[in-house]
Amino acid sequence: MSTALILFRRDLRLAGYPALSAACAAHASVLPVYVHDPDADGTWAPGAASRWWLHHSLVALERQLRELGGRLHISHGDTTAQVLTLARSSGATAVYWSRRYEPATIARDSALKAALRAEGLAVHSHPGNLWYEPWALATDGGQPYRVFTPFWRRLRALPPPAPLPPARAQHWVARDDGLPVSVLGLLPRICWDSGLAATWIPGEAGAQEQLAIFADEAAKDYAKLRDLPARRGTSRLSAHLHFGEITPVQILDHLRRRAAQADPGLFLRELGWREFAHHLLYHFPHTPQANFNPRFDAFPWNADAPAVLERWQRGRTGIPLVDAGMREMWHTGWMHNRVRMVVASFLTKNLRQHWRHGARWFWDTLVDADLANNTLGWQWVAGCGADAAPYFRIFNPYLQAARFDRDAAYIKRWIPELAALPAKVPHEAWKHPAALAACGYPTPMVEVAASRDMALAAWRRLPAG
DNA sequence: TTTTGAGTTGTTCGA
DNA sequence: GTCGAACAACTCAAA
Repeated sequence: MSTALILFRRDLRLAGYPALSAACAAHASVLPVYVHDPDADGTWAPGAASRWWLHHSLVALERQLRELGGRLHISHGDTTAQVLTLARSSGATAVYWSRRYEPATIARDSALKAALRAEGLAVHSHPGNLWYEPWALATDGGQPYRVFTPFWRRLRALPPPAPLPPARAQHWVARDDGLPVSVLGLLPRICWDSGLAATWIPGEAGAQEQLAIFADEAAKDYAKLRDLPARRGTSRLSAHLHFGEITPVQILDHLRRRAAQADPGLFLRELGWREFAHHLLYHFPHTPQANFNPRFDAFPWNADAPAVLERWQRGRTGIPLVDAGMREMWHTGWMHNRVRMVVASFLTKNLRQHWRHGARWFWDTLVDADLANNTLGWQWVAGCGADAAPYFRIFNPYLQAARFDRDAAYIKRWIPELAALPAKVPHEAWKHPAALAACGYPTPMVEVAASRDMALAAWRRLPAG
């Protein structure tokens, strides 16, 4: 009766988990393991919001396994040392996991694989939470795609992988020498997480529920509603996807089986962007730090200005849509995608602060912080990324608000001091400094039109690529 | 090898 | 008020 370890990393689910299914098929006994090893993530250890989510997702997974008669074995420390110890003491002959694609994790996993094999253990790494492995898609020239549209055409032409049912082990090994989740110290010491708790249900069940809600309600009006930050028009699945509580393959399958609805193509495209981001990170592992387009290495960013950055971070810029977004993120760990583009454009173009400052703040405050998505998104807005927006596409935060938050419902939800004003005032904040000051709201920290022109001028000074 | 068509999400200006 | 053009060239992907 052979025993296998199954590692849970960003695969906090039981259904549609190829490595788990393989372990259960090949071994009579399966020991589910979570090793908490934030050092392995290098400079990209999870931020506070992400840790909050992780805590609750682990609790949810623990409960699921307990209901099946198993137990999630939790330990803390160096992954290789922990897994080796556990494999020896449980008599396991094999270790299973699913792949991750961040540079630091790839390095850690190859070391782990070598160490385990040196001990005579069989190691099986399986595809992770993507449609296709990053090396499975290439241009005709054999190069990774750098432009989204051809990438997307190719991806859609491939048959989607079939989803797997929930795995059932013949016997779940239930050891009693693991740590309780609470010992990992993932929850904040001071209680700032009530907004998160009121907004999210981490875990596989929460993910499935969110998907069902989206497929039933929002998906058919997705094209119309997805741009309106005051509405629940987007899937809100990003954090569930990041932690592997649900996978693109499962979402695809669910939407296909509800095909009576409007064409989900526009939403699937968003999953395509997630896929593109992960493939790019795999092929260009330097991009979390460095410009994808080296021409931008010479871009004249403004000098780092902590006070300026802090006003942006705290939602005190005086530009209502920007502040609403930053406060939504601070409060709920999430921000509507259109508003993400607006606040990012404002930081990198109007304030001309380096995109890395924004990427780092998002990393620390988003529950869905994901190295691939975060890197692509920030470089795309900043203009230096793969298939990026042309630099001259600079979002005007007032115009965006008037267009997508016409009645200012979103702005007023997150900036309650403006709730009594007519929508025209926040949408033309530069015209109403006195009315805004009377509400205790700051005057715009920059003039949008002038700072836009300065950003364009800075960009024109860049030497040709 | 060379050529050709195309490229997430915007804004502003002038007719 | 509405509409189309300009904003820049460049690089990518595929024929």
